[in-house]
Amino acid sequence: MSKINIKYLAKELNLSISTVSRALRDSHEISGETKKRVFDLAKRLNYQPNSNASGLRGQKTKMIAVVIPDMVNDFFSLVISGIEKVTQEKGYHILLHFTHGDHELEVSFINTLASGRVDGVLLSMSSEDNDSHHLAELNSSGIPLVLFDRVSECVSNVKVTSDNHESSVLATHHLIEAGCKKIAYLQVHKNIPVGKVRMNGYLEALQQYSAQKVPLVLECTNDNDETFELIQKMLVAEKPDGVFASVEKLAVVCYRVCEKMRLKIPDDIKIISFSNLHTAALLNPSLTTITQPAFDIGETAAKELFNIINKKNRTLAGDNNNVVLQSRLIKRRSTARY
Amino acid sequence: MSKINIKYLAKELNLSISTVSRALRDSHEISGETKKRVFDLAKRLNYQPNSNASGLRGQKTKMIAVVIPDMVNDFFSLVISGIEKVTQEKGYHILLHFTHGDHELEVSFINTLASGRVDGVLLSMSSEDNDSHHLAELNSSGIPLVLFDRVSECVSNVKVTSDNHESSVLATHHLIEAGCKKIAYLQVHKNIPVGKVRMNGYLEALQQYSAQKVPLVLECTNDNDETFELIQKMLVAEKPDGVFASVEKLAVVCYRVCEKMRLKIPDDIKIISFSNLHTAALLNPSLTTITQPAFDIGETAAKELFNIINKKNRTLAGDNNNVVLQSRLIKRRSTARY
DNA sequence: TTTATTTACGGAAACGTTTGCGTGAAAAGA
DNA sequence: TCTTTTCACGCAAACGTTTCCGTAAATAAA
Repeated sequence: MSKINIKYLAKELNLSISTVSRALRDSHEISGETKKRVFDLAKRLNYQPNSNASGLRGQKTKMIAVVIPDMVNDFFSLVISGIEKVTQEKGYHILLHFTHGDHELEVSFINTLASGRVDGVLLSMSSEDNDSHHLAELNSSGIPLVLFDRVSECVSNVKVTSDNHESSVLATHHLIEAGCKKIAYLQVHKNIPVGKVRMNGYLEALQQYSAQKVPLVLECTNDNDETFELIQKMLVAEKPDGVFASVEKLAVVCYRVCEKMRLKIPDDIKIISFSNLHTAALLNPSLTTITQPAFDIGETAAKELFNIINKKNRTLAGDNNNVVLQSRLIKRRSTARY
Repeated sequence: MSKINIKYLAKELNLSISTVSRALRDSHEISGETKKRVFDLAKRLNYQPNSNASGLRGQKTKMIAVVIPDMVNDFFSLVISGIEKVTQEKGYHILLHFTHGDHELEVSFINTLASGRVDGVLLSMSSEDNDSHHLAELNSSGIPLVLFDRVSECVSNVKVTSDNHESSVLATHHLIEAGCKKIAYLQVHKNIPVGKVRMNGYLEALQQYSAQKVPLVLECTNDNDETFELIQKMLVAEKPDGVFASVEKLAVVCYRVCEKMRLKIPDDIKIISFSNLHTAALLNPSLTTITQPAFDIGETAAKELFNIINKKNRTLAGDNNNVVLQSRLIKRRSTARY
């Protein structure tokens, strides 16, 4: 066992525990000479402060929790990379937790965090949104919380999102301009704000720009095989000439369905999707995407969180506590005119 | 601030602190009636034990560290998902850390961990391998360590890997069977075992199955643009008819180069790659891959770690402490015969 | 010179748990 | 009835820090 603690250093140097502690924290109360002795020995013995002890005493754990649904798509991987860039700079660590879209898991984990395990929380919510009671409780525990992407309307915390509504309008408009007369919308997460907002963008764009009077919305599930069947049935029954996938994996499944049904993309059907797939350009055909600034979202959310942790209340967000970042529409072959 | 601690519960119930603590841990020393009173109040007040305090006292943090190079490919995302499945079951949490292939970062982080921040460590090493001194130190600190994928030969810890050598031979053989007369090998990480092992597989397969007497190895870098140039120059100069990418991202870059050079895959050149890309089947053309059991690797490594943490020394590994899982060669169009 | 201030350090409490030990009362055994 | 065991609980120490306080000595101000 590693027995090199402050007490040991103190004994070794004929100093008191408090002096060593202060020296290590570079306190002005300690003479330069003493500090140097302490630093040197600490380095020589590879002293590492016990984080539980300092966390217990000082309420500073040097850790933030990142709570996300899962990591099945490239979006969250990029977000985490962005978060990590910031935590790395700040000397912080990431406590990672997946909710798997299970609201109960989210609640129980958030509750766990309220006990002071971390200095702050970054959260992208699970599917259900009606109940944000646990977030209120976390807030009242005094632990800073920043939401990103899948946010809740019920709390007033800082939120970092992307311009889902405009992007969704833009995407739908792009399909219409490409000649689509009947556009299907593949949806999942209809209960969380981001899901609603994206669909509203689709609906509005139809009303505004298209002759298509009746929207075509397909509710998909979290099970890929099931979704495959659903999409196939829909394509057979409705024969849309455009598909707007609200999340990446639906586009992937849709590609598979089209392959099976021998539908030519983009000749028979055009596809656009919200996606951070880094292979989008290499797909067959290359996939037109609305690409969220995932890395930026993570980086921004982390910075906002540290602003709160460090009590600099200057936030990038305005009074409404919202930071909205721009997505990009990247046109590729899957929506080419012919 | 959340002030609901054991002391508060004790006062509220007219019990001593120790009794409450024991009741919460379901000790046999406490009567059923008292336990119930404690449980009920704890639940009602949403009591959450302070992890720093219990970590400090009992040396149990309910956290394991996962140290990986980064998350730019699907492999590590899947590994983490596998790990998370196990930690979820065990009620553990994941402390995530990226080394970005920087050996110094790895060392300093591992050192940090030696102070008891976590109950165990899962590590996939950064590029440099000559120095595993920090691992020895971690071992001597008594914190269980399991290595996976990018392992070191210098330590005797449990290691979970996949059959890189056989897979590499198989991949090369597959290209040869597909008719390739001149196969290039795209490599990075030449300093870590997994890199060496994979290349040896390529070299051996050439000797054994091919008329190609001189291997064609291209050293790539971590910078994609640089790698793009390198590959392009190599393709122009050497005109290979087959490419074996030792890691996923090299295959992706190679696809881009071929697109730019208007080389037809698989007609002009065939490509195979180690990869966990879930869109491999949808690429243009679909990419033949050696797919590692990434999720299994994560799951297995985590299970091995918990075996050690819980002192059940029954390991899946044999005496040599190695668990080797099978990869799969998935044949797709990028290596089709014509 | 005397007094006030600063400097540099030590003592000890506190953070919230866990756990070895002690103990009175009840139950069991003699 | 008396002794022994079991039961159910309380006391207090310990984990490694941080920090409030106190205090000698050194320095500055009077």
